[in-house]
Amino acid sequence: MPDKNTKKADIFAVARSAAVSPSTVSRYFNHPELLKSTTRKRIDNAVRRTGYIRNRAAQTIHGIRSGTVGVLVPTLDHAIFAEVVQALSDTVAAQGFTILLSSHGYDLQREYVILRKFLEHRVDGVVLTGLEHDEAVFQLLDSQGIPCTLMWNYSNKSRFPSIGADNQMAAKLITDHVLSLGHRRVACMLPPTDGNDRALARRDMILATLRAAGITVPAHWSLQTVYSISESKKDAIALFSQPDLPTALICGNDILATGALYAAKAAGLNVPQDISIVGIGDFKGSSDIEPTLTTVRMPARRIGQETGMALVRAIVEPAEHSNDSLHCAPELIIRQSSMRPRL
Amino acid sequence: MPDKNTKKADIFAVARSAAVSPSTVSRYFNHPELLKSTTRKRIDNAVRRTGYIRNRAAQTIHGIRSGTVGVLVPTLDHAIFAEVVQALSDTVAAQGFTILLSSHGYDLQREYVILRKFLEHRVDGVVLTGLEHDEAVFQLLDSQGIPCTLMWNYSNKSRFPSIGADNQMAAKLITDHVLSLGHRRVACMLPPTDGNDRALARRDMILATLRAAGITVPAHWSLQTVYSISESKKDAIALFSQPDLPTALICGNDILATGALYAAKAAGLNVPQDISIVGIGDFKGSSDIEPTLTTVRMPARRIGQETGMALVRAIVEPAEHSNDSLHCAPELIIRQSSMRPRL
DNA sequence: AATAGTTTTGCAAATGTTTTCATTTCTTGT
DNA sequence: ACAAGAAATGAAAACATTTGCAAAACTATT
Repeated sequence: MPDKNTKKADIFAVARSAAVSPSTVSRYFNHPELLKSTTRKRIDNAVRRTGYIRNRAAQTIHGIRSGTVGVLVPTLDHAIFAEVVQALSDTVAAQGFTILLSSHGYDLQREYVILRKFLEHRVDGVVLTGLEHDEAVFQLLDSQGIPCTLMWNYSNKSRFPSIGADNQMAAKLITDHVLSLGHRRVACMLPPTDGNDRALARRDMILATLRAAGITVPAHWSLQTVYSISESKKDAIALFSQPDLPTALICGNDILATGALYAAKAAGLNVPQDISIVGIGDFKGSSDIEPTLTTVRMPARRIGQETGMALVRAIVEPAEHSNDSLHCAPELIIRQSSMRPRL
Repeated sequence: MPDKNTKKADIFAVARSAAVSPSTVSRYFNHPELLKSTTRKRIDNAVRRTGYIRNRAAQTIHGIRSGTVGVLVPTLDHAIFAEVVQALSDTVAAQGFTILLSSHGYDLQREYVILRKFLEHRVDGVVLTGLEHDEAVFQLLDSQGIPCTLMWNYSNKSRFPSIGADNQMAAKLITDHVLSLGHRRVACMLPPTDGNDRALARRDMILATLRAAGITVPAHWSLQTVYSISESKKDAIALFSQPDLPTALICGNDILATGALYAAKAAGLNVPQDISIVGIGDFKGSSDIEPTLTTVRMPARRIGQETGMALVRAIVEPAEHSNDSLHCAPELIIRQSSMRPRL
């Protein structure tokens, strides 16, 4: 029904069509309770007739909230970030916000320019992934006085409120588990740590915990593998075809562990009898892969939800919620892929 | 350095600080070549000093592009959509656009309200997933005269330009493959089709192709399973524990097939000797799972990129690119999980 | 029917930019 | 040193809204 021939409808067109002033139309949207119900009805029709759609840009320049939050993740290609973004998006959407999404591909320099772009759009709040960011990013956020939540990682000394799991704790849980089973011959498959404080925290804690138990990982058992099932399968097959086999393989995340499990199958090794394989993350599928994977659960969905809630709170009531961090604790999940080493 | 005590810097503040007029500051950003290089430098400093950030909202009300595109997917929880969104986001970001992301969770009614929200934000273009949408959605798009691309599916008679793979063709490819191997005792595991034209197209074509070969799938071999490894594993285990086994299982997508492969392992069946299992999608991991999965490749990354390119083209040169659809053809990928049935 | 009080509505200024047009400033050639 | 032309800058209107304030329209009371 909207008059297609007419120019794009604005508030004036609606006003004319309803025989009221533009201010009244504005109030119809922003303070409907101030209008007489007959006027309300008249405007209602006019809006329908003209096909009018509110212009948030015009509202935003009045200092009114834009209704957007900027979300910046390393990538969506990792199922785990997709999951956390989905939960976050649903949560803020329920409160009327839409997310502006961008990814930096682990290039922390790009983060700054993306953040600037978010600010140009006058986002009401920002979510960053991980605790460590360029100093310029923090300063920009400070100077703009805009709510920001650091998602995925948790630390009680983070520069902005952080909501997520403690990656060091996760790493410690899984390493302790492996040690407690009695493994001494341990290999590691870990992702690159550039621009990735999560991976760095895990690696440091895994190695530190092993070292504290008097174990050092020899170079040929220490794999650095990018986040990819294909790569991890390949690297694990290479590892498994060496004459000297570890009794356990600790993987930096469940994707790497999945590749390692496939590699074991391909190499004819039985998991866990011949070798234990463990991950971190508890991704979808980790509980169903054969053998089911021992891992540490990182509550992605919950992190996304809590981050969304916290950010919206900080946007709506700026004063009170300056710093509500939250630790979503990681949890050891023991399944079939780990057992005591054979003698 | 930005004056924290001062109010948020606007173009006037910068102008004052650089001792020029606001118009000149505006030109500094939009037509820098018109400025004397000394003035340019002066404004440069002023911008830095004041910590000014451009306000896109204020630009947008001049009819200038907002620099955003709305992307609407069913969900990000499926790795495949995350991948396509990632590719799309990267592509449009390279051209200066940021994506406004939202998901409707297969509720096509919600699509309409999300689209309206996008339009309130004055997005420069819209991407929808799949070919079928509420009539109100199409009309709204028409009336606003805003570029829209239908992503993921392809059809030459789609209502807006569509860029994606032909799901019927994909379904035909995999079914023909199974038939050509000689299978006659075929089971199907397919996702629910409500609000999901992709799934519907696949189901219809799989069943039609089988029927054309004189095969009907008995009810107890016809599973409807939600998109989840856990569920598909469970359902497949139930199927495999019946006395009467099919020789092949066609799954509606690779996630279902993955669950089925795990189920076979858990049930002690050898794939492909005891049963062939095939999927559609060629997701990450499908080439590495043991046994590697026979499937049909849907080129997600390419679809995302092409969609991004096409939409940006349509935004920048409205006239010329009114309807450039593109078929990214699906491709049969034969791997280990399928073979002739044993006699 | 007139008054006071309340509810609705309209006017006009404000928001942060861009852009057209006019004015000023700078070059260049004589 | 001066005019003509070009280059750089500024003034003001325009964009689509919101909102404080004032005016108008109702209600209730006498």
